[in-house]
Amino acid sequence: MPELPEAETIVRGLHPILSGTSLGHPDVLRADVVEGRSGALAAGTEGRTVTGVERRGKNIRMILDDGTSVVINLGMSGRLLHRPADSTEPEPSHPAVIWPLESGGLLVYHDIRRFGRIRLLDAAEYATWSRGLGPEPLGSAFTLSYLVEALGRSKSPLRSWLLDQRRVAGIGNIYALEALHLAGLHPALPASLIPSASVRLLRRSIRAVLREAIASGGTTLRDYRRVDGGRGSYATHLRVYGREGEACDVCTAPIERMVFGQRSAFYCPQCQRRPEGDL
DNA sequence: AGTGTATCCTGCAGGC
DNA sequence: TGCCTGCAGGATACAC
Repeated sequence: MPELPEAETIVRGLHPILSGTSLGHPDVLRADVVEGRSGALAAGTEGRTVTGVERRGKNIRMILDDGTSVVINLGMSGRLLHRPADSTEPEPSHPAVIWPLESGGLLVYHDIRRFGRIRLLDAAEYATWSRGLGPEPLGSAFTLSYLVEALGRSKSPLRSWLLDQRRVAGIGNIYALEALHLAGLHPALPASLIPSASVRLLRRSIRAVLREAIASGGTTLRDYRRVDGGRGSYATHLRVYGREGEACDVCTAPIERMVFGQRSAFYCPQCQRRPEGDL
């Protein structure tokens, strides 16, 4: 998806548009993106005022004036688009849910592949759901001691470890691989075998990569768009992701690709030493 | 606990 | 041009 920086960019774009405005009756064109009955989403959001827009991991949360939350996970191809009343842009090709806004504009949840999910949660349900996610990597709970402890009791490859939302929330395949390159760690290295001196570097690398990507408005490869339809520009800064065969910016060795955990992993064989036994 | 596999879907790029 | 294969920012459920 859309990972943390993309969700953050969307939240920042949405906040000024939605805060304090009320939602109209949503048109649910693709019920399969709604968890539960789409009628419940319609009944629960129509006429409600949005009091806040936040991010949790890679999820976008609209908080409504009755304390409920609309939580949106964009899956692989989800977009949250704002169409102003006077928009002359072409109609979105794959709208899934459309909320009319007080302003006369529209909030469109758009999703080509429909792997995304929209759920309506009351305050207690939201709290339970949020507790199931790990700490925010840019937040204060993502401490060195948390990482040391959590990595230490896992044999998962580092890349898989970073993708697990229960361990840390918001990292996906792009930023996991980018952070591992920056930290000089092989994606397949078992988490508990990370040199203790590298944990601090990994933490710093994760935070640096996420902050850089947010500053660029995220990474648009195909589907991700900002609220206004614009692209994120971080693709031009990627160190390894999608760059198989290209020269590493650090050492000029050709970047390699391997597959594990069902997904491509890109890495520099020179900057990111293989786990031992695999040579 | 961890891995491999399959599934949900559509679009696009590349090979022939 | 057309067909076919493989691939994609995610999440989950299953068997082993």
